[in-house]
Amino acid sequence: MLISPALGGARPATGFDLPFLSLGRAACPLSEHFEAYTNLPADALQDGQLYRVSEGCLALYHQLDRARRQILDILGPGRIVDRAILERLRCEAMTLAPTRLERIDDAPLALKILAADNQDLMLSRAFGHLTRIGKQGASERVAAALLDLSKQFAPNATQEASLGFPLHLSRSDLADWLGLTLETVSRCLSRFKRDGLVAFGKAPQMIITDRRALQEIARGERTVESIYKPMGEPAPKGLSSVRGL
Amino acid sequence: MLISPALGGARPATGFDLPFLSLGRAACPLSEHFEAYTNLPADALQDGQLYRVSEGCLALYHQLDRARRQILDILGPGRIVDRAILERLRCEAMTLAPTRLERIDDAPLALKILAADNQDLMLSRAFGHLTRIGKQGASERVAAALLDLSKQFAPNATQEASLGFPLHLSRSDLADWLGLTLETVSRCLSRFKRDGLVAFGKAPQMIITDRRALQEIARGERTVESIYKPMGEPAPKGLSSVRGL
DNA sequence: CGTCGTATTGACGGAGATCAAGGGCAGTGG
DNA sequence: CCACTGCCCTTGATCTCCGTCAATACGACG
Repeated sequence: MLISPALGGARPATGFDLPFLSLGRAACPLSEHFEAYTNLPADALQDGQLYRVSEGCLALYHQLDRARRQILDILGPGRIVDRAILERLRCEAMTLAPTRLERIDDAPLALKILAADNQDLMLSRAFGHLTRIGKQGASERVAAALLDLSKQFAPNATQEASLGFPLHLSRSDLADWLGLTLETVSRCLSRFKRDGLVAFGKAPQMIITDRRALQEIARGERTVESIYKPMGEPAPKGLSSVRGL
Repeated sequence: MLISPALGGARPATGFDLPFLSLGRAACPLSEHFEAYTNLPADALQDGQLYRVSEGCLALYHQLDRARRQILDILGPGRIVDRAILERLRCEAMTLAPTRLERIDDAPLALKILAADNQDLMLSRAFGHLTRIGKQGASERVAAALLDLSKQFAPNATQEASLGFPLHLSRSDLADWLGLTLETVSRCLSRFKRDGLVAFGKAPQMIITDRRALQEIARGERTVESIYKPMGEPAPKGLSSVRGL
């Protein structure tokens, strides 16, 4: 009774490989739209009401001081927020893209279950992230982040080799999420690109061209050459950019 | 409505406020006792039953490989666990001291609220820890850990200058919790001791002698001299050890 | 007293932070 | 159309904190 099927059973293995909320409830006409990079104050959300991110991207974060923030989680389409999360956990929320929140209407009991499952999901992800930040190196973190984001934002998560998705996070956002610096994230991504694991599409588009390799890196099964040392050949194969998707 | 006082900082007693009919374990055990350093498998906990740590210390962790684990949270007296946490979050639990778990019996509704509040607490702590590990240096993490543990394990949390509590975690445990190494933790503690912020009591006893300074360090308001550089004078004041409590 | 596990301390190297200098691109205005 | 500006990204050079390896000390226990 406590384990709802809504929380699909993806094996987290070590972290970010996270379970997913795939809920396909009836679309609710009531939804609110927010510009990119707007702060979402707790009182923008009605108390006791659940909201689903139907498009866009939401970041939950702790702001330490003027210059330091820790992004706690990234919510893509399908993820759920409510006021309680923002208030009780004393974190803030900001859109990283034009974002739409749908009110979720359902029977009270179903809502309770949904809320509980969501709590579970959040906690599960937080623990996974904790493990990653506590124990893993920069390349592993970046690889895992890309995989997580691809699952959250890829329109259709096929297992194809090449998979594009909108990367709404800037290098700086990624850094704040992963406990790294902007420069380190950039170096990791550059190396992945040079090694043919990813390609940068147009606009916010990021393309994963070798998912398996990224998975191995994320799991620490594959060592990445130091991202600092050499910056030699551009890449074996001459595709620096792949169109579409 | 969701925030129940039972979870507040206060230590919810140690089992005496329950009916005293501690009959045989087999029939209806009101509490279960575990040795130190025993793994607590999920099926040791009855599904749907909440347990309160009434004495001892429980660590939740992810085991990555043979040699690497990340401790996710430390549960002291008053904290709550249930099977769902262990199962759904795919983490393991280990006692770090002789530990007693009490079954919590209450009306179904009250239990639900308690469980929800506990989820909140766990998530809140996970986010806090995440922020700490992602953004702060070794000294800040160790200082924060000591303060957290003192709150969880100090028998009476007065605001007195000197406060002793049982440190059930080894240096290695602390390291696994804080995303550091055993050696770094040891160096931080040694420096705190030499600077008169803490003292090591007997056995597992740790004494905080300057809580305010630790708080400042934990918040990053106070810079700590490199824990690696000098190991000169033993300490200004010649008390390397303070007797109990 | 020897042994074993934990803690301390030192010496050294490296992953990532920090500082700094461009490079690409969109928006704006001449 | 082009210069200008601002922002993000990339890349390089250097620094530093912490991890790693290693030697020793400290207790507990038989």
